Order: sequence, then structure tokens, then C-alpha cells
Amino acid sequence: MSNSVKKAFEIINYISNNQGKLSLSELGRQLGMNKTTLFRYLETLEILNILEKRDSNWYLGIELFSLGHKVDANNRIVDRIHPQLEEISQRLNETVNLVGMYDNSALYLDKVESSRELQMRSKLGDHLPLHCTSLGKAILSSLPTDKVDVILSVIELKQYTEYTITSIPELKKQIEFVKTNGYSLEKEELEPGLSCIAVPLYIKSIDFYGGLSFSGSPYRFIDEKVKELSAELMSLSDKILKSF
Amino acid sequence: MSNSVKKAFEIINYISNNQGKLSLSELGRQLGMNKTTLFRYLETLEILNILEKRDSNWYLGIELFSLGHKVDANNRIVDRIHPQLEEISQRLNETVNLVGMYDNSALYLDKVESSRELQMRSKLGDHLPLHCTSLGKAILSSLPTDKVDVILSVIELKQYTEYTITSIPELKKQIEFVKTNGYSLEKEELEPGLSCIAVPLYIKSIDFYGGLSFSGSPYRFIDEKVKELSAELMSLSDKILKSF
DNA sequence: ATTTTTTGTTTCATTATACGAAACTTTGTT
DNA sequence: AACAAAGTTTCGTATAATGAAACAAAAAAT
Repeated sequence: MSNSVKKAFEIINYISNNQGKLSLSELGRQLGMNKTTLFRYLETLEILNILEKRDSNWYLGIELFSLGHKVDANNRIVDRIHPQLEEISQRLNETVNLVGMYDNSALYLDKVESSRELQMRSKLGDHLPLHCTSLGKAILSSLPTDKVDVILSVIELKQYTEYTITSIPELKKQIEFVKTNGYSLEKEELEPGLSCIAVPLYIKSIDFYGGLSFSGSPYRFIDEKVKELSAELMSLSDKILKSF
Repeated sequence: MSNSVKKAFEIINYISNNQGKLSLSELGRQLGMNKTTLFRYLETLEILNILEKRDSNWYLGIELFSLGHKVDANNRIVDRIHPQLEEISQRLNETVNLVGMYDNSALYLDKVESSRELQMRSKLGDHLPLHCTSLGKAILSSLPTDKVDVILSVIELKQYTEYTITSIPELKKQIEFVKTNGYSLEKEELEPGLSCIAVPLYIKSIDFYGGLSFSGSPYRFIDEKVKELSAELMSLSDKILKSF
């Protein structure tokens, strides 16, 4: 495995989580790297527009923006589904989200926000934990049981709020609920004030394991609303599956 | 400059323009690289999820998607402006676009599509030429004259359609038009059936040179419409400038 | 079915290049 | 002005990248 390439991406990854906060020396300290070596990496990556230096602090560069938008994951699934997310979001005035599973987490692929919710900072590209999101539980419900067992034993069931489920049997119960009812629920298990309703979206032909969800304030998602919204998601999921 | 890092990104860039078309051998031939060396690069980049192999053809990987969405170019300009693009797009039912200048081209930063236009393949992250787009001409009009001279002498005035302007004096005339009227026009100079109306967006405090535009069919952009839409863009530009 | 060709992968000696200590320059601080 | 810290350049050394060759696996041709 190519050492320098690996190191370059370690640097890029580290900066991606600390943009605008780190100078060369600080980076060297935190990554435990010799400053001359680091200097050369940063210089190279800056020339390539992969990284950007402003006021001697480092940011991700514009070339990563370009590359990121050319990623053609799973046959342009995002491009194909986006119009349908737009439609459902506008019609119901709800925020709708699309994720796909990669490396034992749910990758945030697309979202359309309702006018109701205030615009939050874009989280596309983020990895969501599987055990405390409705989308995660939806995905788990669409996986074969033995795979679920492996995943649950591998991932850390980190406690994010007082409602986060950290017990494997309890999670399995919830996964059974999704299998029976077709949708999953999550109430402030990841962050306070945020709830979700989700359904799995498994597209066999392209080996895509993902999910669709509505997200919003837990106060709005009362029983009656949950019935309506979960039915909408299930019918959207069906529609998408037919188009693939 | 770090050789291997540079080479890794050469490979990534080449694949980004030929996704799903190239096997290891084919890549080696086209890039003039030794297959053993290339093999090691591809292996490394695949492990890092920067590249992805499907049916022995190479694609950009999901990690680039994540990184690309974390690019925080120019103080989150996209996140801050997006809601206003949404508003104007919905109110007028027009497709609206945002670009910024990087490396002598207009980088496609954001867009909101109208329900009128059919959803086209996402072009965010693409580099648009300056000489045959309304956005390019708008940006050029906001730059100091000596810089414009340098840029016009450096960039290739490639002919895309029969309407593409390839003469520097003619381009300068059009730039003067933008300076006088505050907006720029482009009719099928880049691709047949596509016209644009644009205004410059120069945010001094963050050294951002960019532009806003409406795009659509040339048949719809008649004189009267041009007046209305250009006025809308100018007032949006003003509003944005005030918020920075 | 058999041979031939092409593609993908591993090994290994050579050499190029990445490395980091040290010196030096620039910038910021007391 | 003196000092400290950050950033940059130089250069000998060691390491890691390189690519030819051999090999394995998969396609293509006979």
C-alpha cells in the first residue's frame, strides 16, 4: 500500500474535521508528523487545489468539491431519486432524507428541506450511526439476520442522548418492529429535539441498501401523523423500486 | 512536491472524467503508466474508499462524496445563499444558478431548478468557460481591466456552437455592456437550446468573485422577460451583498 | 477443447524520492 | 530590542516507490 498516498489522505481527513482551525505546526503536533514532511504534503495538496490555506489555517480545497459532485455512486441513485424527494417534500411540507449504507454507517446522500424547518447546516456526506437513527434501523431491517448480528457486534453503540438505545436485544426488538410494520421510528435518540420516521430502500439490482425518512420536531410526529407519513414513505419506496 | 501524491490525483482526475469505462490495463495505457505501479495506487485508493472498482472498471469512491460536501469554500457561501436561491426560483418558477471564479473558470457551486425545466444531470462542481456563458461575462465585468486582459489572453476561446464568441474585441464589447446595464446575456453560445441571464456577485470581504443566473430555453427569454429577470437578479445580488 | 492473448497480481533488485535534522528566515510576542 | 514560535530551505541518509520479470487467472481465438 502506497505510504505517501495514505498519509496524504490522513492529512486531508484530519483537516476535513478541523477546517480553519489548524496551522502547519498545530497539525504537525496533532498528527505527530515532522513539520518538514508535513510542509511538503500541504504544499503539494495546495498546488493541486485539494487543500486551501487562508490566514495560515487549512481548509478543504475546491477541487474536492468538484470531485465530490462527480461521484457516481450506485448508478446515479441520487440524481434519479431527487425529483421524487422534491415532490413529496413540497406536497407534505416535510423534510425528507435519503441515505445509503457504506462501511457500517448510513451515509447522508440527499435531502430536501421543508419551509417549516429552519435551514440547518448541510450534513450531506456525513456518516450517521445505525443504532440511533430511524434510517439506520430501517437499513438493519432489510439486511439478512446474520449480517445484522455481525454489524451489531462490530459497531459501537454510543450513547448520544438519554434516549439512545445501547442494548443489542432492545435494538433487535426494534428491528423486528420495522419488519412487521414496514417503518421505523426514532425519538431524540441522536440529538435532542429531532425525530425521524423512516423506511428501508433496498434496490437489489444495484446492491443498494438505504433508506428514506422524514425528519422534524418530535412534537409534530404524533401517532396519527406517523401513520400518514410512514404510509407516504412506503408508497414512495415502492414507486422508486418499480423504476429501477 | 510530493510525487506520489501528485500521481494519485492524476489518476483520480483521469478516472473522474471516465468513470466506469476504464480497467487497470486500459488506464495504464492511457496514462502511460507502468501497470504494477498503477496497480498499487489503485489498490491503495480503493482501500481508502477514494476509488471504487465495479466489474473491474473504476469509479470515484464514496469518500470523495463525503469530502466534497465538507468543502467550506469561502465561508460557507453556498449554505448562506441557498435559501435565497430557493425563494427566487419558486417565486418566478425559474432555474437559478450560482458560480464562483476559480482558476480562470466559473465553478458551478449551486443551483435550484424550476418545475418547468426537465431535471438535467447535476453539473455542480463543473468548470464553465468564461467566454461563452453569461455568468463568465458577468464575472469578467467585475474584475479589474488589467486582470481581464490577462485572463482573455490566457484562456482558450473555444468554439462550442455557431454562436460562441471567439474574438477578444467582441468579448470586451460585451463586458462593457454588462458594466453599463448590470447584467449579461448569453444565447446558445455554450450549448444549443440553452440561454442565460446573469449578474455579477462580488463579495469584497471574502474576496469572492462570482455570479448569479437564470437559465432556460432561449425562446422564453424575450426582451420583456429579460428586463424583469435581470432586475430580479440585481436585487437579489444587492440583498446578498448587504447580508455579508 | 486447446491454444493464444490479454489482464491482473506478486516478487524483488535497483534507484529515485520521501524523510527529518539542522540551519535559516519570517512573523509575532513580551 | 530581544526572544520565541512558526514557516521554509538545504542536504545527507534511509526508505519506499518503481518497473522488469515471472506468474496466475480470465478472455479470446483457433
